Amino acid sequence: MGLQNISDINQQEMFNTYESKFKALSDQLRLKIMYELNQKGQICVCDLTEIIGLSQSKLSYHLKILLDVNLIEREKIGTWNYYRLNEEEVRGLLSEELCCIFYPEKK
Amino acid sequence: MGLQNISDINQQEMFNTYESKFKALSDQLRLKIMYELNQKGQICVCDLTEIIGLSQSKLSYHLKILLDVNLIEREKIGTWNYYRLNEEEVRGLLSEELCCIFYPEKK
DNA sequence: GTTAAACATCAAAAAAATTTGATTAATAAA
DNA sequence: TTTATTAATCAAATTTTTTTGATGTTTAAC
Repeated sequence: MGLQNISDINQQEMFNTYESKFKALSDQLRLKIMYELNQKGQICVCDLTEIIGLSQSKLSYHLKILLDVNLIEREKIGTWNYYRLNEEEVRGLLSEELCCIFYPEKK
Repeated sequence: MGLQNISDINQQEMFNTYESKFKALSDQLRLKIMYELNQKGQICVCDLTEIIGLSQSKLSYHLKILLDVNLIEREKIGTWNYYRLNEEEVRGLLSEELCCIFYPEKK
């Protein structure tokens, strides 16, 4: 392909960014996580393992993937880690038709 | 996890569907394909190999992935296969912010 | 300070996706 | 009807992701 100029580099970067965001969404378990976070608003890892039925380390792995691309956020309270959707980010990525599945209705 | 009823099965199916659609979008080459189809409207495989700089078999592989999840459409004319975006499908999946990158502006 | 709970991280194994080069099928042109 | 072009498909090799089980870290309770 061969990059020619600044604009090509930015384009490359853009494709990179979206690739990783869509990659994060390209897994059933992670979609289920997004769905549950949307339903419940905020959940700690220990509750999520029960809700989704995943081992702790497996869940951590998938949460990290979503966290790394900024689709979810983490808040640490004591020994608990609470996760929630990054609404703005999700809204900027997904169509309104997916509202209420993977992100909340606008208030 | 254990499916309990019809609704769980539908949910499972829903996650499956979105998984494969996002999986189709989770690759730089395929995003570039979407982008170019959006720019040019309709392109045949032979032109696309030059535009994107991919081998023919590699391109066919990636086009099939997008075609299988209904994000693009194919029209056969003689020996040429023309591909174009499935606008409705893309619009139902992606946010309006991605308009003009991966799908056309509303006329 | 010991112990327990919550959770991230790591390394090895397993599974899935992608690339590569070759073959095949279909149409069109000579 | 042979030859060339377009493009799909296939099998093997490579690369990337995911899973698994173990270990490490932090905080809180005792």
